[in-house]
Parts: sequence; C-alpha cells; structure tokens
Amino acid sequence: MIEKSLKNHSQNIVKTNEDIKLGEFENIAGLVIRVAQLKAFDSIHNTLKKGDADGNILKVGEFTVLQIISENRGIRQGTLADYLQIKWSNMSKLIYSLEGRELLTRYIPRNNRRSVELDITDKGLALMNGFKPKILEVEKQCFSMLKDEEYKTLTSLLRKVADWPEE
Amino acid sequence: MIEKSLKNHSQNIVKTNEDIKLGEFENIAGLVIRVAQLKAFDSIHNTLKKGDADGNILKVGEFTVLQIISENRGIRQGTLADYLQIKWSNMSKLIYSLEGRELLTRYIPRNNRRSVELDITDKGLALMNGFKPKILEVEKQCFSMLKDEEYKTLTSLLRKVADWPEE
DNA sequence: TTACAACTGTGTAAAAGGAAACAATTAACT
DNA sequence: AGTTAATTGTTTCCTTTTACACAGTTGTAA
Repeated sequence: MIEKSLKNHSQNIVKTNEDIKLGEFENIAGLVIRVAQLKAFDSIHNTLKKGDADGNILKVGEFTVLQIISENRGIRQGTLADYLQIKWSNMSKLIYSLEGRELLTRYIPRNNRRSVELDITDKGLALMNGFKPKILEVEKQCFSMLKDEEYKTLTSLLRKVADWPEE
Repeated sequence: MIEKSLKNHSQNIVKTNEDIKLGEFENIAGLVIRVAQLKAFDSIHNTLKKGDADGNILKVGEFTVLQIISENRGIRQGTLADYLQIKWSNMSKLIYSLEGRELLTRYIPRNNRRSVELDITDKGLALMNGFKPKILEVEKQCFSMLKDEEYKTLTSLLRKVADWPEE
C-alpha cells in the first residue's frame, strides 16, 4: 500500500504520441518550443519540490536566481530580471523572499543608490549547491534522446533566440 | 500628448545582454529553453491580446487548441491535453470556455461515452484563421536571428524533446 | 458481478504573472 | 540652479495559471 494508486492519473502514463497533424504549423518553432520547455521543466520541478534532506525547498526560479548570483556576485536586480525575462515587479517579490530566508543579501551602492546589488550568502550557497547535482542529473535525462552533438547544437541555437551571447 | 510616456518602463527597452556568467550551467539547455520560450511567447502574446478587427480575443492556448482541432477533427480532449502538456483538468476549463463561445463543439461518441471528441465550428475556424497570418508573421520575427537552416534544425531538435514524431 | 482502470469534470487553493501607480535617485538640458 | 526626463526598484491590484484532491461515469477483465 506504499505505492500510491495511479488511478485518475492516466495522463501521467508515458505513451507514444499519436499522429497529430499540425498543418501550417508543422514546422513552427513557436509552438513546439513551448511544449518542449514544459516537458523539461516538469521533471526539474518534480525534483526540486521534494526538497533536500532537511526539507528545505527551492523553486525553479529561486534556484536559477541563486545560481546566477553565485557566478555573478553583485549583479543588479534589474539586470537579472531582464536576463531571465522576468518582470521587475515579480523579481522584487522573489528577491524579497530569498532575502527573508537569508539566502542572499541586498546592497545599495553609493555611486547609484537607485540600484540594488545582490550577493548570495553562505547559507544560500550551501542550499543551492545541494540541489545542483540533482538538477544536472535531471537535465541529462530530459534531453537524453539527443546525441551529444545535437544537444550542443540545440543549446547554441536557443542561446541565440534568448539573446544570450555565446561565451 | 497622444504618445504615452515611457517613464518607468525601462525594462521594456531592448538592450544588449550584458556578459553574465552561468558557470556549470553555461551549456545547460534546461535553463535557456525557458528564457527562449518566454521571449518568443511575449511577442505572440502581445499580438494576440490586441484582438482582431471586431475586438474578439483569443489567448495563445486557445489559438493553439483551435488550430490543432482544425487539422485533427474529432480529436479527443485528453489526447490534445497530453500532446500540449496541459493537465486534463485545465484542458476541461479551456474547452468549456471555447464551447461557451461557440468556437468548438464537444461530441460524445456512442462507442465510448467517457471520451469527448472535439470539432471546430465555422465561427471558430473564421476567428482562428483571422489570427493565423499575424501569428505566422510574429513567429518569423521571433526567430529572425536564425538562418533558415538553423531554424529548421532547431524545430527538428525541439520536436524530439517534445516527443513529437517528425512527419 | 465485482473490482479496477480509463476518461473527464468540479472546486478550490496556491502560485505565477502582468499592469500600473508610485517613490527615490540620477542624468540631461536650458 | 532649476526643470524635465530617465533609471531603478517597490507596492498594490488583478488576472491567469497550475496543482491537487475528489467525484462521476463508462469500459474491461477476472
């Protein structure tokens, strides 16, 4: 009785997609990019929502923000929002929550007191790093149907669409 | 005075993305696919929310559903939900709304009265077709930074991720 | 027949997201 | 200096989306 019944969850059963016609949208990236993204994020979301060993929880957006801050100490809030295509108003709320949990700090620099510079705390770093291997693992699974070369190509093309310069 | 001030909307101004480090996530598709999708859908969303000449409105999901039904007359509700990675419960509400606006019909076949087969109405077809050229136009713009060949490659790879068989 | 699985619907609460007004600071211009 | 404009982030309100638990109906198979 440990295993929960899958009753009423037939939608979760993996089945091969039927032959569905898309007409003029057969080769339209705008549609398929949405579905591909939902599919990938569903796995990542499921992984994150379980929390870590201590029951701490990080949402996908929160993990992402912390990860980027850890690589870009002092990044401005608005810059981060623009980069991730998040509205400033929503980024404010996200940052407020993370600050309240002492996962990051906000610093207002003297040379521009309108802006807010973000830095991750040790606590935030530890939490984020705890999830990192799991995320990387799930990521691998999500795109396991692609060959290494295809995966690299996909990432590269998506970076262009997202307007993220190649390193 | 006709032109509205852009004050407080600096986040809408297109600017080149700064050099942001992603660390181990530099080449991780899971992150960039999200941002790329948001970027593309923002344009599509802006186009659709203006409505057509008569002020009729179609949301992105609604357009998509109508478009696919038009190409797959009689498709089942659950099949459509699975294909688009939408929960059945939410698809119910979406379909309910479209039915109320007489854009599609629900038909319960005699041989399986649990299922619901969908068909688009003339009204739905007309509305959807009215938006179609706009969508295709915006789509073109969204991915205009890609060469034709790159675009085809991207679509093909995304179809694999979404588990949509190639035609 | 009985039990279980498949398919869809409902209702509700939570989360996410957008719009717009607002405030504070800085830059730009006359 | 004084006015205006642009930048940066916050707050509030509202809509949309999503998840989840549950119910109802029909099909299937023991």
